Amino acid sequence: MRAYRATTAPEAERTLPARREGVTIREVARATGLSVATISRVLNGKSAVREETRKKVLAAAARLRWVPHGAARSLNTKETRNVGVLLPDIYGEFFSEIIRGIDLIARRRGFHVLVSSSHSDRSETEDVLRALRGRVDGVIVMSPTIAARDLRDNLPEGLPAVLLNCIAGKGFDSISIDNYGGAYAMARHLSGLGHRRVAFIAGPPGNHDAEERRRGFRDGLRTSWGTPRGEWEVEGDFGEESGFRAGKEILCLSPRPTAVFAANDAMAIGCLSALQGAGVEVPDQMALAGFDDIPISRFTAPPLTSVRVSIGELGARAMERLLTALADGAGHTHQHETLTTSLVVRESCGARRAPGAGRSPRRKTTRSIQEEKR
Amino acid sequence: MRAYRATTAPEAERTLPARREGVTIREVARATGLSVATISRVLNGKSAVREETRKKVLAAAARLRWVPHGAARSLNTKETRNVGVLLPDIYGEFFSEIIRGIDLIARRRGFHVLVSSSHSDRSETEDVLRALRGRVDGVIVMSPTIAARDLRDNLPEGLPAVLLNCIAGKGFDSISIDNYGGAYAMARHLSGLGHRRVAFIAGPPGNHDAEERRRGFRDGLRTSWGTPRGEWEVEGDFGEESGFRAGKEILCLSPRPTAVFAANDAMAIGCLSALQGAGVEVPDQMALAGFDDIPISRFTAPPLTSVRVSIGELGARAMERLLTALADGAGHTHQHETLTTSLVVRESCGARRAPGAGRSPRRKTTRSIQEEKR
DNA sequence: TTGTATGCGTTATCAT
DNA sequence: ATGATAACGCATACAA
Repeated sequence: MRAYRATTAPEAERTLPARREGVTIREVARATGLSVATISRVLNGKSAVREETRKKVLAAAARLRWVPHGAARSLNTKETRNVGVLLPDIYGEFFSEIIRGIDLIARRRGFHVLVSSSHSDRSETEDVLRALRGRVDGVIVMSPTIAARDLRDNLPEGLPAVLLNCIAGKGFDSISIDNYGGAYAMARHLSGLGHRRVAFIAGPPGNHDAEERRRGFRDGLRTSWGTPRGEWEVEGDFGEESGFRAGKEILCLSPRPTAVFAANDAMAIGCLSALQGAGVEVPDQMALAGFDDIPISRFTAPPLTSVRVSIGELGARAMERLLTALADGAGHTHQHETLTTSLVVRESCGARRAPGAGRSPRRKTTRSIQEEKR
Repeated sequence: MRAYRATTAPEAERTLPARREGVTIREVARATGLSVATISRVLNGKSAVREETRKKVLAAAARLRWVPHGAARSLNTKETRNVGVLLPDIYGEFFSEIIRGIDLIARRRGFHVLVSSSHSDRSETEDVLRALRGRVDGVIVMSPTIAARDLRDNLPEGLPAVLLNCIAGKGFDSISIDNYGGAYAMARHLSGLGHRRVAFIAGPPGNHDAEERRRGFRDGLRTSWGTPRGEWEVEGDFGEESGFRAGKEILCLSPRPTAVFAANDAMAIGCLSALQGAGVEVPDQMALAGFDDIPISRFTAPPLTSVRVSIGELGARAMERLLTALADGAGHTHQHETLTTSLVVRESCGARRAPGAGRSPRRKTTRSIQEEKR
């Protein structure tokens, strides 16, 4: 493709314009009459350089529009200043918030984010994992289905990894949402409102978040009223459509539940649509609650009671954790961290009557959210 | 930090276990008794290698878990097989769909996606742009505010770029949504239903998408009824909250509009909440329509009439365009492409009466969507 | 078909 | 404070 340039003809080369491929450090050196070492020093600021030289170099670099070549630099320093982020095929809002949180911290520390999304099967995830060697300094893996040992087997040796909302495995840092606690609190809340027949719309089977929320729901109800009946759990897949179908199913149950708790807001909204389509008043004839507190939940009619999760913070903390691991090097000790949730009570569960437009939820915090410094 | 290993002690080294830093091509060469060149050849498959040798190499590579080092490879092939994606601080669903579309195509062709999100100001965008040299082979830039010339000034020389929904500038490939056409069609649709007083909730000023939608709205109404009145345009920022505020404002207008067209669905949903909070029936007392057709719009009450945009396809096409540019090299000719939209008529505009749950929209296509091969 | 040697652009280790 | 130069891990032109 590209012809090699003989280095034995420096005179000829000297008269050529800057290479199409981009200016190199050598050209800056030539332009300033300094050595490449000095240019490098100025750039990295590690070693002492005379102020005058410094300015000269900076000026020349700017003029020639030179930016150090990432790959070349990586080859030497053994660091790419890239982090990989592996995400599952996930629904809307979640995804962007996570990335936003990660990227915020990453950029602040001079890192770039390499994403890889929509991993359906495991072997695909593993391929991507392997392809990461020499491209990233660490990875954040969010796969509600992959097991820790599969991860370990496919991760390039010594590549730090942080598990996000996965099944926590030893040998890794991990960070996750208190799915269990949030669902537990919501179940208790609904019980506290007097509901004895509460239906649950579950998330996809095999999904860790989904299972934890289910557990929380069960335990919460059990604590209140004893063993919940199995038929009050309807299957869903975290999508609106599945919530809609679940809503219809629930209306056919007998005795009919008086409240529905969906494992996420998307399904709750789908369910709401089904209930309204059937002429069932929410919350008067049926209370409804979700999980995630996505932005839109404040604007449904009635506004949706939900479990608040700070997704952006989840991403940010994962990134910070990864940076710590990077800094610690071999001496790093793995930790597991759980992010707390809080109940957001709006009108859909019947605990509050519509005040104004019902848009400024009063929050009943189960545990305090760990604040993120900005 | 890391001690250098003297290459003058090969015997000593031979007995050492694999380096902590990762296996290199040399170790595979040593293990197979072949030269590094041969290893490289089987890996890249460009040059002929004896089948037997090939197998031996592959086996050794697998056993040693060797994966070529990205940076090293990039340094002499001049390609990273990474593409950069610059995204603005954008709302939820949009973001994930775009990335999904891009990543789908990228992975299929062996590329990785480097994202950078949440760019508020221009200088930040420019910094990121510059830092991309040697890290990516091309970029997809989505900045509704940056001008083409700022881009050109900060892009590493010769780095192909595709503009996504930006102000189209010459010297770049670009691809965008037919914002104007979609908004025009919606304005005509509302007019066709008999609405003579239609309010518009605008997007953020300076945002290209927003402005185009506004133009389309104006022209569509003008074509129908003559010059629309200025006060029927209310400012918003694409967020739900701003739609809510706009909804309240609109209710104070006199004479009161009979229909509202929001520049995106998030604002339409906020507006819906405001209308319902004020006891105004939708669509009977006020028709409502949005733009984007986000998944949730099918599940609002009433379901929202909107302009459908295939976001995932937008990302996919941008990526394909970039790959074409990469393949063409210097001989590439820039093109501008516009993705068509289609009207999705649901109940919020009053054109249909609630059938069932109102969930299966009949589509009136303005122009055919260009299908993407799968 | 395979091996040898060189260069990719940078940082780091020596000197000076 | 600065310069010369050897790595870094790989791909390729060239020789065999």
